[in-house]
Parts: sequence; structure tokens; C-alpha cells
Amino acid sequence: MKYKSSFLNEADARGFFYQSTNLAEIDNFLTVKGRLGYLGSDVTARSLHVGHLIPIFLLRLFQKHGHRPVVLVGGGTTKIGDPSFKNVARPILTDEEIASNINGIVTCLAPLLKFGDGATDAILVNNADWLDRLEYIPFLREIGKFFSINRMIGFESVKAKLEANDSLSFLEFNYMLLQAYDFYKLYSEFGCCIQFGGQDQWGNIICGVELLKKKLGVEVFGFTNPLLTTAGGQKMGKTARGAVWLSKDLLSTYDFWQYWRNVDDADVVRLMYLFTDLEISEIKKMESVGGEELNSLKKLLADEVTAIVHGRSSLMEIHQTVAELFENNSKDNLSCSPSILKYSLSKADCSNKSIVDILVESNLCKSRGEAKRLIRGGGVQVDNCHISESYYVPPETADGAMLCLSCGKKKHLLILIKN
RNA sequence: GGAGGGGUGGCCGAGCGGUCAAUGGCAGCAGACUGUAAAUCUGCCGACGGAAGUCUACGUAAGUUCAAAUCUUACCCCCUCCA
Repeated sequence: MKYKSSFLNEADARGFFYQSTNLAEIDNFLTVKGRLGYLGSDVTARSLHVGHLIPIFLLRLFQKHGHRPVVLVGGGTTKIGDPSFKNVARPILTDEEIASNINGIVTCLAPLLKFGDGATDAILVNNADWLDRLEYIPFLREIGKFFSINRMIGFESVKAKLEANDSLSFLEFNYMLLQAYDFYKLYSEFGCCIQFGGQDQWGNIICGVELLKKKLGVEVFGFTNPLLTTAGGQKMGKTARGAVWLSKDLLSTYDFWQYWRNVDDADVVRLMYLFTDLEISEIKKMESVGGEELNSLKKLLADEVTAIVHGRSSLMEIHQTVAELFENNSKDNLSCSPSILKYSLSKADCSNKSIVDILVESNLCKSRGEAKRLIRGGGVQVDNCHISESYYVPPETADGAMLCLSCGKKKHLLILIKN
């Protein structure tokens, strides 16, 4: 075993470790159960997405090993916007938007961490509770005096902006002081000694560590995880339709599953370590797998991640949809599956609605032109037959008949013909 | 406050009076190949229209012109520099 603490051993083995302050001390510190560690997140959207997943799964691990996670939602700092490594300043949100975003994010977290009053139950805090009440002069005198501009402009996150001649407003420049102050607060009020975050948070985290050392003379710790990138070095978590959200309202469980089902070969095992509860020894065996066998591991990955994020019960429905859509051509039960888009067509409409109309009305295509182009390119199928004419009209069929209309291989629409 | 440089399609970025619905790259979509992946190749990628074509777009608003993303003026916004 590399470390004394079980948490560090597992976190490191699974690929959650990027860098930390005084690693040996953290290791000692964590040999005692019930330690507090926090993760802060700004609340710029009403759901978390795949990009947030690494630090949250890290917290989950922290909890599993008998420690107590603190989740800090940035009700206060979101009003500033973290400028680190961003080339566009964050939009300024209203209090109402922030409040509703916090609700959404809490909903996302519920299945991932156990909240409550027990010794290892997670705690939720909102930094608006203290940041909103700050007074400028006292803050400058008590906190600001510990920050050296010389040092601040040396941080990678700031330096990058300065060198690129990007504007960095004073508002944004203050972000790191506030995040440092959060750490100070959480230490003073809860005894929280560790801050987790993505590697891009390093500068901000260090500010907090240094503030506590200077102000209170205590040593607290920072621990960062690598950013989630694909094997090709791309930031992970984006798809055609936008971010891979954790909220069911923004991305169906079926689409969430599909995201993991379709990851790059080279990423499968790494993601398995990070985002499943499978034993490390189990996953180790997968490292040598290749070819078609790897393809089936992707299903396992998709199952496991989806089970953690959306509950194992959601898998049945997803599997049913997948089976019907891809693995056999029967569409008899497809109508029962909530994951698939449906479109009702009256018998009378069969003769006066073209495929183009249907594609547009069902939102499969954004415009008639797009629908026509897609047809011209051979991307539209009805019951697995390519159609080549934009004026194709579905045949009149008996009541209750169904046609399966596909745009490419991934988007499907079930047309129910009714009277 | 002064001086200078900019604002072009999802992003980057050319164009600087007609041939511009706007070169190129990225991203995206579809087809082929495959393992529902990657890579590769091919096609598409403002709206409406069967088409001819029409309309809406180059920060905003006026103007000059037969004709403006391109010229003029005002305004808005961004960036850089200032003993």
C-alpha cells in the first residue's frame, strides 16, 4: 500500500489524484475517520454536467472511506464568476436564477452523496450566507492584507489572462480572495481542513491554504483531481446537443446512457476506474481487453455510471429501448418505451403530410431545408428503408399501425397512425 | 480624459464598393467502411420554395451610390498604450 489512509490509496489508484499540498501530512490526517473535506461549485446552471463528475465522485469516495464531505454551493461567488482559464467573463445572474440553480444542483447531488446529520453524512452550505454580509473595509483589513498582488499575478490562471491581453476585471480578480475566505469560514465553523477541486482550481485553493496559515497559523490541505479529458486531450462532456447534463429534465436517462455507450475506446478503462464502483482488481483485468470485447465493456460502463447517477431502476427502460432500436427490428413494444420520441398522425394526415413536414413538426429537424438536405443525403429511413424523395408520403395503413422514422442512426421517431 | 486597434455565420478567422449567403479552419450533420467507437474517404452545413428565385444576415442607426460586410456620419460595446 502506497498510503496509510485507505481513501488516498483508492483515490490515487482510480486516477483521482493530480496534485496536493503536503501529501504526507494529508495522508496522516486522513488515517483518522470523520475528517471534513469540501468541494465548491458555482451555480451557473440548473444542473451539473459530466465535467463536474470527477470531484463529486471523489467526494463520494471520501464519504465511502468514513469521512464527511461538505458541498459548498457558490450562491455568493457566482455573483462574481471565476475567471480562471475562462476566456469569457461569466454572465451575471440574478438572485432568483441563482436560487433556482441551487435547487437543481442539489437534486443532481442527492443520488451521489448521502446528506444528513450522521458522522459521515454530507453537509450542504451556501457561501452567500457569509459573503453577502461582508463589508468592504473590514474585509480588506482582515483578509485583503494577507494577499500580495505580486503573488496573485503569478498564478497561472491570472498570468494566462495577462499574457493573452484578455481583460480581467477587478471584480473577477477578487474571486480568489472570496474562495480563500470560504475555506477560512469552513475551517472556522466546521473544522474543515481539506479542499477538493479540479486542477484548474489549484491557484484558488492555494490562496485559501495560505490565508489560513497566515491568519490562524494552521495547516490545511488542498487536493486536486485531473480534468476530465478524452484520450485525444479534448475536454469531455460535450455532445452535439450540448453538455451531458445530470438532470433528467435536461438530458434523458437514455441519452445519458448513450453518451457513455459511445465513448472512445481509449477512454473506457480509465472511465471505469473513475466512475464505477467496480473493484479495482476487476477493472485491472479489463486493461488488456480489445476489439469487439471492448465494445461490450462500454455497455457495462454505461450501465454502471447510469446506475449511480440515475438509479439502477432506470436501466431496464434504457435496455428495452436499446434492444428494440438497435438489436432487433421489432417495434412492437417501442411505444411503451418512454425514451423514444413519438408522433401521432391521423389517418387523414397520411395523405397530406410529407416526411419533411413530420421531421420538422417533431423537431427532428430544425427547418424544412435541413430535412430536405438530410433526405437528399440519404440520412432518413422509414422502417429501415432509405427514402430518397422529399415528397415521400407515408402509406395509408390500418389503425394503430406504426412506422419507425430514423434520422441517421441515433435519432428515431415512432409514428403512430390513428383515426 | 487622450492616442491607437477592433466588433463578420456555433467558435476562430479572411474579405475592405459589384463576380458575397460571404475564402479557409474547427465544431456539427449525413453517407460509406466498422464494433452504435476511433481513424479514413464522400456529401451537406441561413430561411422559404419542386425549381427559377425571393427574403433575412457582416455591432446599432442614418446616409452616399444604379449597387455597401466593404465608403461617410453618429451612437453602443471590446481591447491596447499613457512620463
